[in-house]
Amino acid sequence: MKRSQEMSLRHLEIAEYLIGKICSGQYAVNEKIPSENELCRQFNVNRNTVRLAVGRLTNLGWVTPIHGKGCYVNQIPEPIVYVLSSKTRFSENMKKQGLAHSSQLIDWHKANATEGEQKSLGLVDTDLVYRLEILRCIDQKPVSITTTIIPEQEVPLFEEHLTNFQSLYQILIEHYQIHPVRAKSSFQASLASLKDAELLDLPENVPILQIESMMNHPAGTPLEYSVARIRGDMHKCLVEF
Amino acid sequence: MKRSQEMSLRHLEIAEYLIGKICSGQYAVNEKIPSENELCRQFNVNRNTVRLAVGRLTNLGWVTPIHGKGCYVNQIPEPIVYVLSSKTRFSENMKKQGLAHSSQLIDWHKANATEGEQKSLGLVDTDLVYRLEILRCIDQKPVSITTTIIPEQEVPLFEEHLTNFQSLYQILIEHYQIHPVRAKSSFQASLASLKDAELLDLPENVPILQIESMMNHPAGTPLEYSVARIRGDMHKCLVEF
DNA sequence: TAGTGGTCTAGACCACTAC
DNA sequence: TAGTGGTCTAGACCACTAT
Repeated sequence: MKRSQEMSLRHLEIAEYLIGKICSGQYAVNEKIPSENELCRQFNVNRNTVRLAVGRLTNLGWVTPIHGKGCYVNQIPEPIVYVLSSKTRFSENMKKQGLAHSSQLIDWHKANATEGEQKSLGLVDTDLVYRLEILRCIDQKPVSITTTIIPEQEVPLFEEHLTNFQSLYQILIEHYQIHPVRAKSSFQASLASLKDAELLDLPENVPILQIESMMNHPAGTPLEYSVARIRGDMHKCLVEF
Repeated sequence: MKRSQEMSLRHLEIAEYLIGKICSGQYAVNEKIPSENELCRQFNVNRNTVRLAVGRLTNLGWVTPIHGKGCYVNQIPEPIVYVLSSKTRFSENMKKQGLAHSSQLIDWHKANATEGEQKSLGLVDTDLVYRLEILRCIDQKPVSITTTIIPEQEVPLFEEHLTNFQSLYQILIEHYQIHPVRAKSSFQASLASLKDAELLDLPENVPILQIESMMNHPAGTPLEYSVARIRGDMHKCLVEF
């Protein structure tokens, strides 16, 4: 309707050209593509048009512009595979793949459960929950942010274990003898919120894979609800049936 | 690092303001937000800046601009839930939710299997595969594109059943007595390719949920490999463990 | 015809990096 | 200091919709 095939927009043309150069290796990984001004001269277009083209490459994950330096070609390796099953956790996945990982508690508080949280976790009006924001890194680079909701009654005096936080599941297992089991997960694609983009050090408009999960006690009663956001183009969630 | 909290960019400010107005209902669903020129006057900024702000809302799924008319506020209903299990298919999911749906075969051909396809499907060099591109609609609106690869040996004379295409699985069941079973699926978030964006009638930079699936025979031998792309912010894939 | 969104040019000023 | 990317202004021309 709007964009029929022969209608070639200038900035999309330039983007395709640049992607071709990267695919063919003419712009090598970890090297710079030509500067915006250089591209303006090459294509005889305005810098705004070049910026639209480069912006598309950025959103698609091909390049990362660095202020004052230039625009670098990304690795685009095979995406990191994250296997989801009833038992798997972030740490175990990373360990299996031999990737150095760490978790960081960036925020937490205790508060009344919202209506949705009450419903998901089988709580009543007066129940309190802990809400944790956890940033996970691979090779020192931030890859995911997870918001975790867990009822106070499951983890009394939880705050005592949050100093020197290393791993949520380590705390659950060591101090509460709780072994969570994944009950269900749902997947959505979205764009990073401003806050998430900042924490994950991502440009705007990079696609995010959002994974909402319910974790239960082995017996089946609800235990924990979480929403994880990971950079979508460099990771892959695998489910086996 | 780059975007600390107090640093408020003009276009992000305007975007936040507009989102607030939509959330609070001051800009009603299916109504227009003020025109770009009007917003220029309101915020005393250039039209390019306004367009950045509106572009963000568009990518986030809040609004859809229509050339010559205006920029309309979207429904943002609860996302359509698509339950993935070993047996579920698109049609059954939609039927369960009482949604009118249809499938359309937009392209197909028979060709040699690529190396990857050989590996996934257990084929050898000389084997042929059918490749289908299927567009699925809900309420006449395109929601997903699926590329399906199926070996010729599984479906001899497949082309005879592709005229008056209605449903892939109907053909498999009725003409070949094949009942596919989902073996595994992986999820990634990405941006729509230009072609997909056109087919799905989406603006650039809208996030896409990409689902790669292996379907097997009930006995466990590989049968079909597919990659589905659906608009990510209005759908949700649910997996139960 | 007037108003809307879509694309692009021209050019300013800034902050960051490298030398 | 020179070059780079980041943000924004100013304004042009176009295609589409409504009347």
